[in-house]
Amino acid sequence: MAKVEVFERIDLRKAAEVLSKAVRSRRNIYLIAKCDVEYYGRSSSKLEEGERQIIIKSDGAFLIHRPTGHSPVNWQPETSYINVEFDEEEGKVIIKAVRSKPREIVVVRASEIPLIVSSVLHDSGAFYMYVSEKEIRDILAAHPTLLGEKFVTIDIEKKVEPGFIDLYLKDGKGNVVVVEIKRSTARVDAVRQLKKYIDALSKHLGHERIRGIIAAPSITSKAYELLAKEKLEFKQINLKVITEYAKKKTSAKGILEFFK
Amino acid sequence: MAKVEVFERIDLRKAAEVLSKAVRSRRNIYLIAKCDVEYYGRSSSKLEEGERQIIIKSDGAFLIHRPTGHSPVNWQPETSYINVEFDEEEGKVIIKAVRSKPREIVVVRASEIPLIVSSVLHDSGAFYMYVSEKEIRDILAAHPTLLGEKFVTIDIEKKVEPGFIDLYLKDGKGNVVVVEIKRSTARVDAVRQLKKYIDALSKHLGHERIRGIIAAPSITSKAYELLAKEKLEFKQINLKVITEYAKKKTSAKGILEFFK
DNA sequence: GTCTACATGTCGCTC
DNA sequence: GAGCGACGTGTAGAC
Repeated sequence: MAKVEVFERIDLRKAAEVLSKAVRSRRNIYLIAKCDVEYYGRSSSKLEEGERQIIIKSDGAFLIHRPTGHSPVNWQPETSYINVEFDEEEGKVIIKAVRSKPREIVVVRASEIPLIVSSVLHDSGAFYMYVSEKEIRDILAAHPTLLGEKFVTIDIEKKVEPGFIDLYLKDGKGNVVVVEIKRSTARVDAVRQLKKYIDALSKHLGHERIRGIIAAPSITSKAYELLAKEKLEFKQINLKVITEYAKKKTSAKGILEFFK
Repeated sequence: MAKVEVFERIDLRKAAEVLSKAVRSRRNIYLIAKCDVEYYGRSSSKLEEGERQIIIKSDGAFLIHRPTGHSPVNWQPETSYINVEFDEEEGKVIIKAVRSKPREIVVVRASEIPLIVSSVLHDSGAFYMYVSEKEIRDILAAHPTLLGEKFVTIDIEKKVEPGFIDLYLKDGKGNVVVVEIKRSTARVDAVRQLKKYIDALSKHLGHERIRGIIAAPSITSKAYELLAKEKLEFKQINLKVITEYAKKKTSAKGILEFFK
């Protein structure tokens, strides 16, 4: 069970003590603070006073969230140290989160801290991400017929001049097939990417016919127009089907990892 | 003053009520929950049970944070709706955060909720993001009239005995001008720094008049006092204007790179 | 609404 | 450590 300590309506001097101790003992900290924030580093910023939520994680990750918006207004991905102290002159709690590389610092000056939550959280639960582009690629490589033809896989992540071809196949007639995979709706940049690989490859292969395929769950109309113009093809892939294969593969992978 | 309500050690049925009400009334919510999480959308993921921190913001932003790491393990940048209910069968609190475009859903199933914080936060503080001091210096060097007079740039980062002068200008009357740039509020040490450069420079230039300027978005009263005493000047720079020039510079650079 | 380029991007890989 | 590409990238601006 999570150990949770709550500090409400404590004075700022005490708040600085509590925070300092919690940081040193690597607790997970959540606080509500009326504060201003300054950031110096690769860029710099100044946030004027207001009420915010601040999270300091056990590994030093530091996040300042405004009442709206998905992303933190200021943050520090990893900190070399976090210092908390009560500034007698200003009568404020100063939190400094310093990162050494790149050299960056976030300074919070809090005039009110109505709440501090200090907790020890136990979290060993595994996180599985399904059907990443890489997984789709591996599954299509193992089962190229999922693309709707009697394809045979020749190579994965084949290096060509400008980058890597996701899948390099041959079709039933022996034609070379270049496949560009997108996990979500394919856009014009995906088509350009595919074209780029084919152009590069054609320099090596000469007059051999090269088919180009975008494999994605869907494609934008603009992208399809360009695709048709370039005489390239679109093969729709079913993510649910892929996910099924992914799950099978995940369990298999788990077993492999167990034995290695 | 922020309105903060804390709910500790309440049973799950009550927790669902509290959360549901807090979501409807658009509070800022922080909770600690032992939960598992599933995500379906552009990709899909499964996070097995563990103790996490969850933030639900007043605009529907939804974040699930593990005890370590800068980025949330699951999230929803904006939600079309968030539903909280107590599942009688499982005896768990189910939180569903749904986003319509792209169609995505995050489902949290909580078996323990040791803490809920519901708050109303007032935050109207402006957020300023500005360029690095180096960029400000380069822009002011290219456009010295931004300092409000017919200045002409003579040198950048001019070496003098104790260090480097940010900007070395001449004014309309041919006077030498030393500029010390600060990207945020100039303090007394900035004035001392400027004075130091001028003193060093005056040894070389003799009796020639040397003007000293602090160029910063703002200056502390203490610093301004010292500045006046030393007969130095403060020129306020507008970071928004500088930022605009920074953007133009970026595009210009892009063109240069194209031609090189 | 879609496309495009930028970000204190971050993250994870190879070299 | 630097370089490069992917990301459930998010975000802002142009068309």
